[in-house]
Amino acid sequence: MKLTQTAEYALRVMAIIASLEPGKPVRAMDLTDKTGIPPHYLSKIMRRLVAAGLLKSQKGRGGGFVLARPLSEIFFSDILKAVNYNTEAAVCVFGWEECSEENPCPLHFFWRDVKNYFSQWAEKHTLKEVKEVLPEVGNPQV
Amino acid sequence: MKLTQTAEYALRVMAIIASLEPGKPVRAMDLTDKTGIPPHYLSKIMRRLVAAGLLKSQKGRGGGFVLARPLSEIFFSDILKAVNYNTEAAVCVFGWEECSEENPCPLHFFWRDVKNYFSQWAEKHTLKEVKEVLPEVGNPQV
DNA sequence: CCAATAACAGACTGTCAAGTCCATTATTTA
DNA sequence: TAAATAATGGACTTGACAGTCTGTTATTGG
Repeated sequence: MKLTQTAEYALRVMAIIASLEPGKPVRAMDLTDKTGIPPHYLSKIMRRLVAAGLLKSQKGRGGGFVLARPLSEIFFSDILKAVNYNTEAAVCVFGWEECSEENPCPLHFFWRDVKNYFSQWAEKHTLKEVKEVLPEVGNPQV
Repeated sequence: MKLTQTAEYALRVMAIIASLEPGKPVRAMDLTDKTGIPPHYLSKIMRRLVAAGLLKSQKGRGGGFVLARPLSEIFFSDILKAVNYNTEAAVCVFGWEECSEENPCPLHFFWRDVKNYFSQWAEKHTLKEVKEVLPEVGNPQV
């Protein structure tokens, strides 16, 4: 069970931003330190998150990234979609064009369950919840 | 939500074998036709499934592959492990070495749920169930 | 015993995600 | 308005997975 590296990075960085003082711009450089994501690659991911409307960016001194909307309105699925990670439950393990409840591939009913769980998971949780859990979190190791 | 291509292929091919007459060897060539997996690549995957003890192989005329043990004893997790797909719920989204209930990363409790669901799913279902569902399945399209 | 069959083995190539790098643009402050 | 700061943009490189190819080994039937 794994995400793509990029999807994982996107979740990481958004979770970190959620934990910071709201409204205060964070620099990409600082996010690199906190997440361990390679700086230039992080930069690319940030652009995608901005393009997806999840973050706003501000150039120049004192600039950085801030959330574009309230924590409660940013779902994991939004973040995954921003980096093109498919949260939809559409793809067939057998590669069938038309795989459905009526015309299921041999693994349809099994795979459907996992896919559904995943997409519902992504569409249920928001960054607000992540922030709420945070005070209980210990110090991240370097 | 996706598997690696190789993991997907492995599930496919085992599901197909489960649906065939038990004990009668299937040739890789026929499996290629039924699954759409590129022949030479399928050959590699078959070797891994044999090496993992899920299949037995027989060379020469009349040879092919047969299941090495009863359908009810082949779990999805066995198949995924055979092609090195991690079904364990150990990996941390934040890349922390020590991420646990006691020292959780910001996404630990969220990610844990999906990971657990997935590994439990893989450890719960067997090829026997796949075969039982099969009669209800319509004709696979070419 | 020879020819056909079918799995085994692994080197090689292609492709795409991941990661690097460098130049450009926008903003702020001194 | 110059210098410093920070995001933007995209070309380029790397590496791992996917896929191809060519041969070898084992088994069976005639």
